[in-house]
Amino acid sequence: MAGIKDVAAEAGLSVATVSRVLNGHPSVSEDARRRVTAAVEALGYRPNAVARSLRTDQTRTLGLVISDVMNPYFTELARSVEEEARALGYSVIIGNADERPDLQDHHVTTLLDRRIDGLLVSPTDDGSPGMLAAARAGTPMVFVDRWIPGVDVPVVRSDGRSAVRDLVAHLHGLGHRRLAIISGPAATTTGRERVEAFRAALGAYGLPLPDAYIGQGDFQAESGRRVTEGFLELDEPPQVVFAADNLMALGALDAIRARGLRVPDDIALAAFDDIPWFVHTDPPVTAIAQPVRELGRAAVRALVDRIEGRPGSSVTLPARLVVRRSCGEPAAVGPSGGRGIDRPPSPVRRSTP
Amino acid sequence: MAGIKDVAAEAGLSVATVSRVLNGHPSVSEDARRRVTAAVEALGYRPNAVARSLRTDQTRTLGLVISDVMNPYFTELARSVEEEARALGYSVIIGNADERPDLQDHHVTTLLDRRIDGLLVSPTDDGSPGMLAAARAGTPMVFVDRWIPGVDVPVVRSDGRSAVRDLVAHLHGLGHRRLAIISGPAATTTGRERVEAFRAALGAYGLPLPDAYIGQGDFQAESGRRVTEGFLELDEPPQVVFAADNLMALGALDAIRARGLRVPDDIALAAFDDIPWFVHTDPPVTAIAQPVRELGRAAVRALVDRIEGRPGSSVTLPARLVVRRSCGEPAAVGPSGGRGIDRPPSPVRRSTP
DNA sequence: CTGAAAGCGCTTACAG
DNA sequence: CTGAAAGCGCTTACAG
Repeated sequence: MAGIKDVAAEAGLSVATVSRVLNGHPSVSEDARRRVTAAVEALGYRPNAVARSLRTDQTRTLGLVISDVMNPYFTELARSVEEEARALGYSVIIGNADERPDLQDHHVTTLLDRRIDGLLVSPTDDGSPGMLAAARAGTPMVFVDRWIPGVDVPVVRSDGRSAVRDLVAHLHGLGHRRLAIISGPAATTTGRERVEAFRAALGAYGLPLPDAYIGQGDFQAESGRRVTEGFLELDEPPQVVFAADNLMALGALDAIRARGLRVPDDIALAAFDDIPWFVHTDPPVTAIAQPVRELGRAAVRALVDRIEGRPGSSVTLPARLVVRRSCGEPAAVGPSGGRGIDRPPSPVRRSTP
Repeated sequence: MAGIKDVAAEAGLSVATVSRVLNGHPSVSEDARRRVTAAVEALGYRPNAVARSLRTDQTRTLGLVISDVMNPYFTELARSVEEEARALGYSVIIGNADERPDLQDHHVTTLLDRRIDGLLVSPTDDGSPGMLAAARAGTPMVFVDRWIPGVDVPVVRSDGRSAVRDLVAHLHGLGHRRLAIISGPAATTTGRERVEAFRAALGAYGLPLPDAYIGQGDFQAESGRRVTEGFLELDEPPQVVFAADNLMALGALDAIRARGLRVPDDIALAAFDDIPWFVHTDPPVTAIAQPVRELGRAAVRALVDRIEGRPGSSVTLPARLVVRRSCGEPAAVGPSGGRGIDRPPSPVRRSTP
């Protein structure tokens, strides 16, 4: 593979001059510029990014460590992050933690070893050793979706509290009184927050959230299945199951189906995080939709701000309820409707004609 | 950040010796090893992978350029690739082409600039300039899922022909005679092959595949919607729509629903590529499942073989039909059943309890 | 077993 | 505007 020396030789100039034209340095003669360009073309030369990074101490690369790529929410987040990063001239390397702190640390370490310019993380828990070390290491960092209390890093996330209130209003209006939640890991901000938002919203209606109705999940399908089975075996099973993410909702559907029960007739189901498939499930699933694209964009901007020496601030965007039929009532037809919810219950994003 | 010199100073040894213990070189005294280890520990030293790569001319990194990350098939492929790569001591950088040749070339170029050790590609088409150049460039390369005819690179993919025959047998047995397909891009091997397999299978039953029943899609949901609308407006609409991937099946469901029609009563639907959600759609969707995990693993192994100087061979794995209810018949209950298909029509993978 | 030195492919003050 | 030279942080023959 041709190197900068070959180009210099071909152009009859020094490597310094070649480097200057390659980097758009102003003080280069028009003639030199032409000869270098021709030589580059002739040799099919491409600068070695590794050498350049070593010299300049920047890789123009962002690391993104997410809890689970297979979760459509994170897939979309990753996509949005890459798009915005590319627009700003950065590449991104994704590390999939699979909800495992050890794997997360593995990726963080690898990324740091590669000297990425900044790190975007949706932490698996409240602070694995590697994560904490990274935060201290001084590499610019931003949390997305989940964050670690006590670590001084900007957070880009969405606030689901008002959407959860809307959901509970919807459920209460349908006559449901025994509501259960499949939570995410307790060591996770989103795991705790969603339970707390749900509890608070229930409280406003004088409804309790007994421990038996809080199932400990881990944001993966299998846990949704397991927890739902537990709920169904209760002497007084809940009338509604609210899954704190879409994968656990998938698991819940599996469990309900395995029992030969029907949604919403036998039990209602709602989920945090909306996905296109929820329009076509049986029945269509009522869900809380986050503004994923915007979150990804905002996270990248905050991170790049930090990298380039600007402040880089936290962002919180609201989530919103999307009413469908899984809680007992056909979605209202027409532009408005729904129960006590001041937004049209129309499906989200590209999921519906 | 501490460098190797700092470690050497701390340990009272030369950087050469430090490097040797870091790389597990045999001829190092036990004493030196201990002192270096202690110094590394004390300083929290981590080798700079950029410098190491420049020197050794290897990055221990694989590039994976896939056509569309948002497609669950590719998401799972990516995950499997990363797992196997990690097991073999490699990292992977994913580039999402979004079915756009220009974006694909952008990623290929970026990856090559970073001097990745090998490239795994599912090409968007039959050869964009960047892709062809990469194949010529000499970087070890392997195609996954899709490939480019005429380019001499190992191919790891799955053969859907027998599964498509099973599908047509199933459809024919249900009395369907007018079968249509939403194809992938014609510039794509999987785009062409699936149509050809379908046509051949229909031929065995004396059924034609008229041009009007071949809709040109691009593997994305929107095209599935558009093509299906076209089918539904035909004077004689098809009785079955076979979507060549899961996203176009999603689009087809959207279009059918928008028309107020029902699956399978008004029109049957089948899809290539199975996903967990197909178990819970209304109705559950009959699909052809590829052994994705195995494909990812095999692709990485073939690539690493090439990188490390071993042959590295092509692999073709069979796909299989998973019968559900979207074509007109309830899935048979019990361990066996189905029509003329010698495999149990049980749902796939982790999607069912 | 250990160290001094060269060199990987670039960029960038420093002179001219 | 241009070039010679130093140096980014490592690894690895080459001597000893």
